[in-house]
Amino acid sequence: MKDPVATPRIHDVARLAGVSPATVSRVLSNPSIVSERTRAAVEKAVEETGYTINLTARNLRQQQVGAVLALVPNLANPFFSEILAGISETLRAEGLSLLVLDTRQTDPGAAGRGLQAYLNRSRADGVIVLDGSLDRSLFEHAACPPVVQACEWIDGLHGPRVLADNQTGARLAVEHLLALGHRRILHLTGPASNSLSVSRAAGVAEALEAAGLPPAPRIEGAFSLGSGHTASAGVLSLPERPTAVFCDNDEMAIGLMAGLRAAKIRTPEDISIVGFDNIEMSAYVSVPLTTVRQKRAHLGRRAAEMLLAHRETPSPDTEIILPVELVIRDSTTALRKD
Amino acid sequence: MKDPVATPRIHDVARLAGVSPATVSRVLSNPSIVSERTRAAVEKAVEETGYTINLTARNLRQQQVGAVLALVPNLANPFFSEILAGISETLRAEGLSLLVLDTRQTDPGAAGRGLQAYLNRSRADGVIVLDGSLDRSLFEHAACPPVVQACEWIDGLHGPRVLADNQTGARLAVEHLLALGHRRILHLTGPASNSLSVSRAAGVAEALEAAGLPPAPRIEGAFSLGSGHTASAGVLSLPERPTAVFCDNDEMAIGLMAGLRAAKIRTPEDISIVGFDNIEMSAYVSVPLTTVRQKRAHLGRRAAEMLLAHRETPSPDTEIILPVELVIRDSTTALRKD
DNA sequence: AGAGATAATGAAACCGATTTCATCGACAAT
DNA sequence: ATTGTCGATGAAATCGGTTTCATTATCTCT
Repeated sequence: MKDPVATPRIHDVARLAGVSPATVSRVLSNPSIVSERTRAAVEKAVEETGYTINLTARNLRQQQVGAVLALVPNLANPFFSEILAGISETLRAEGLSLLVLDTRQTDPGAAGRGLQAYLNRSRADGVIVLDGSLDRSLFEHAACPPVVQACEWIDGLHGPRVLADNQTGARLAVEHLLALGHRRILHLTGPASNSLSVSRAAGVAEALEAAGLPPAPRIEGAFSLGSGHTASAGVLSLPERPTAVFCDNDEMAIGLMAGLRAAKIRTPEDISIVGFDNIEMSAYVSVPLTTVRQKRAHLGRRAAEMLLAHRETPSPDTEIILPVELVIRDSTTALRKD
Repeated sequence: MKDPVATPRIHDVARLAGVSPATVSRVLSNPSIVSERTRAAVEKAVEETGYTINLTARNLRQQQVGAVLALVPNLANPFFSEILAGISETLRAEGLSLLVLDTRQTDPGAAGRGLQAYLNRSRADGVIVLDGSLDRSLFEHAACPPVVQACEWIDGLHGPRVLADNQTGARLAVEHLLALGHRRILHLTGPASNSLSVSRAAGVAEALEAAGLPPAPRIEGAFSLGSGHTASAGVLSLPERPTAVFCDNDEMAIGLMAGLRAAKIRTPEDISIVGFDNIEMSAYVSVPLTTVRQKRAHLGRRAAEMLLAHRETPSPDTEIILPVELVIRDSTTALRKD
């Protein structure tokens, strides 16, 4: 006794239309090579049966997966999810699915093992890596599908990259502070090994050097609200209190402002603060944040486009640098003379 | 001339181990039915060849996809991405992949068509819907895989659900305001048709009724910072200005606070504000927000678990209601007598 | 009219695993 | 000694499409 409402197969459509399964397949994937008459007949049969293709079967034959994997350090962070939205948009237009994996999910030891299983040509046709802290060896084996790095990058790992112009962004931020008269500028960084922190530090150094100033002191944070908050204690305990702080992202900047406020230090009157990223919230906090805007959704789209291009013709280590822009709001002001 | 480094197939492993492909398959998926000796030989051969299974082939034979699709209204919204993180965690433990689709991506007309293509048994083994604004007809056809609704829900759509206790949360929030002496309480809602807004409105009504008060006036927002900001004008133009506002989420609450601040209305001295969700930012804004905490990652995990259970034995319309909790911070205070 | 090119189509091989079914040998029970 | 049971294994069918290759019909050109 067989299921009376089994979903139809290509064979069923073929029989109804009076053609072979091969012809039905052709109508579905390359209609131009089928005669007008049969095409119409097949389309009618598809309609009547309510046939939908079985993608697994197609993918098996075509040696593909129909999906791209995005590796995100922290799914719960809006910064990354907006990039994801951009990736998703581009992939969807190509009929590809977006697979998402949070790289921080399992404990550090198990993380590699678990990831390895996903970095396989049978899991995804390509990978977009948003986590610069992963080990390059994860991606350097035959079974790993093509990789594109976006936003952050992994030292020594080859392949295309899409990055924001972090160095210029940091330089613009610091130049802005210098123009306002600030000289004692602190840099609140992400984790020292993070590729973003490194290139932003270069931008900071560039601006200070050009002004003939010594390198900026640093406090290391973790890109989180909490770490920005914690850093406020460090800022205040410095022998020479800085008059301005450049933060490697907006969340730390907001956390820092909260910490300073609790210590009765006002922004921007007592300390000017600049962030990076221009997250939506930055415009709505009590002192709207001066920051560096980067277009996250656009970055995601470009990354997806690169991956698609890279699959067709494996390109060399092309690197796209997307422009950034300083957004001046209320958290920075001219240094008070006293 | 064939590729000298073609990835090994199960056949290659079998030959090296001196057994049949069937036996290799058994070692990989059900080792207990293979003798100790052969199992060791096969495992050694797998090791030597670096064999990794082709999931597409397995999935075709096993009539599954190995992936679950999450339908999110807005990927860029941290509220949803934290639920996603929970879903991802549970799925990963089961070896399943997480597919993500942003339902707001395409224009409204095309949205249905585009979605339909993804709501197919050959795309995913199951679907977790986080968007209550979708039409139930999308899910009510034979080709659609099992559906679990999480967080929001779709009117009239059957199947398991995981929800936060929205009504109780709203009631607790309003009871808190009532206890502080507030009587003119406004409800800043999400879109009127949204299922969350509806059940939270019920909680608001419940609390007011119990206190013998008339229903609260409402302003409709869109769960966004911007809509909260905009709502401030509406709040201030009311003939009788409210002394407290209950907002359907934290982002609107924060947006509202920003708007009120710009109009020189202080929180909580002039107006008390309560939010919902307890997003991380709420603790760091200049006036830390009183809000209703719901455990988003946990909600995601439960949804994934339900889906897995539901696949095995299609359960009736079970509904899980997760507890919520009032978090009192600084944005609410006792009504000033004057 | 005949040769050659072209278009449309179907039969069958193929993608790479899993799973059914049959076989074989070892061992226990009668 | 014979039969039955059980465990381990391999041959072959299977999942549901796509694609190659061969065949036939149609058309063009000399």
